[in-house]
Amino acid sequence: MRLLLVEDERRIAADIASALAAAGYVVETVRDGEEAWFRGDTEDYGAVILDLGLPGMDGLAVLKRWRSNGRHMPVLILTARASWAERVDGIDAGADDYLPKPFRMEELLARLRSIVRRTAGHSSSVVSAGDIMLDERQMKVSVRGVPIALSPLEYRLVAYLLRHRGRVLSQHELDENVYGHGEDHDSNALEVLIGRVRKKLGPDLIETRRGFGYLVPETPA
Amino acid sequence: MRLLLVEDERRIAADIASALAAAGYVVETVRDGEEAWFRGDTEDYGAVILDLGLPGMDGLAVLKRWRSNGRHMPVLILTARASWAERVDGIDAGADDYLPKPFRMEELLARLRSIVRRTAGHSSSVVSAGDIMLDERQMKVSVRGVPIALSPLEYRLVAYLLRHRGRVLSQHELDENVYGHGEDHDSNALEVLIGRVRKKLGPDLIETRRGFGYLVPETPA
DNA sequence: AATGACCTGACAATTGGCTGACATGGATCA
DNA sequence: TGATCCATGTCAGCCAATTGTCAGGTCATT
Repeated sequence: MRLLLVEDERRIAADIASALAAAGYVVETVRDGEEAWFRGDTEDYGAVILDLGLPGMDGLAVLKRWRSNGRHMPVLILTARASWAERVDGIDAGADDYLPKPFRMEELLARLRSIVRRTAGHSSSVVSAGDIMLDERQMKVSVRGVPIALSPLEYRLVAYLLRHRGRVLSQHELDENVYGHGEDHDSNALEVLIGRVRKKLGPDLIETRRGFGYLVPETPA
Repeated sequence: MRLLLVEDERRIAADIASALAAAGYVVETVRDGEEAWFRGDTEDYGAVILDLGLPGMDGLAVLKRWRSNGRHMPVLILTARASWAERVDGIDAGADDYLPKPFRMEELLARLRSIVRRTAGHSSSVVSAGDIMLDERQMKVSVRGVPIALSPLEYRLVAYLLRHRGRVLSQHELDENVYGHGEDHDSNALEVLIGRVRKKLGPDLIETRRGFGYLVPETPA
């Protein structure tokens, strides 16, 4: 699972990141509010760990802005300022949980598991484009009602494409979100993957924008 | 909304109860673990506020027993003992949130709102999927009316799967909820368990989603 | 027509999951 | 105490699905 860690103190960030990595998460770290907001708004993370004491935009403001933009990923707030008023603010701003510093890494992991577990399957769950329907809860894809079996990678690709339909997605962006890493550009794995998906779901779902990337057109209601 | 408040100190209990009442909840108060367990097991509450330091049965034990009996109401744990290890235990025992004493009433209310909001839309004691019926009160499973004996672990697995049918459940999530802990990932115990359950309940109940986990499909009414 | 971007089919290495057999350890009972 | 049973974990081998790679192809743009 891919996580966004928002923490400005390098040492703390590094500690947390390595613990999370050891627990099997893919972690991206950012250090200021602006950047955090942008990432959280444009990328898909399984959860966000958000420090409140940030340079740039304040953590709570970032969170509120995500929520009002319809971004519902689970958010765990982290802060040294442990006043009760702030905890209330955090929870009412849409945080899923709240962890005062200092804390044990075990507790961070437990709470993270907990919020991820809780929010699994709260996402709006069914997306469609053209003849294709994607049910994110069941991880099922169907074409005109006929269910189609997809491999894990194929599914991740389709899910990402459909969630961001109506936008041109660069190969780099897809690489990053389908595989966990940036790109190895001496491989055409992604192109092959696209091909496989087209073979299963039909050639019309994914349009190629030569030189730019791929596009799943928005279906007019 | 009807709440169960489990707290042995009369003054604290009275304070909380009146604050909750003022906020519009209907509150029932009990003072010891045994009684708490019995009430929580037989009555339906919108949420439970559970103190851990109890005479009679320990709060955590009460919670675990509820959960293993399939009682899913949201539970907010309350305790003076604020060690991190205990918080982890509480969350892993199935608590929805955790509030260390002392706290402000506002924070209690905020957290309560939060867990109630999150768990909206759960509960009922008989679940079915396909030919399988699970009665959580009696901890009984039957296939087309024929009761099937399951071992404790098998039961926990089936109960968790059925409660969350219609969603793909990762091996990690199952590990966490069937065994009490995160995983020893060099063991295929879960796979073996799945196999055993399939042998008893038939091969069609649990679908494998290679690379993602398992799914008990929702039965269309 | 040249260029570079993209597509495709084949192939092999790897992985993930299933199964049967066995080991362990606790409970029960004579 | 010892015999036995049951629940559960471990292990090794098996099989099939998955996926990266590569070697050409095709296509749009200049």
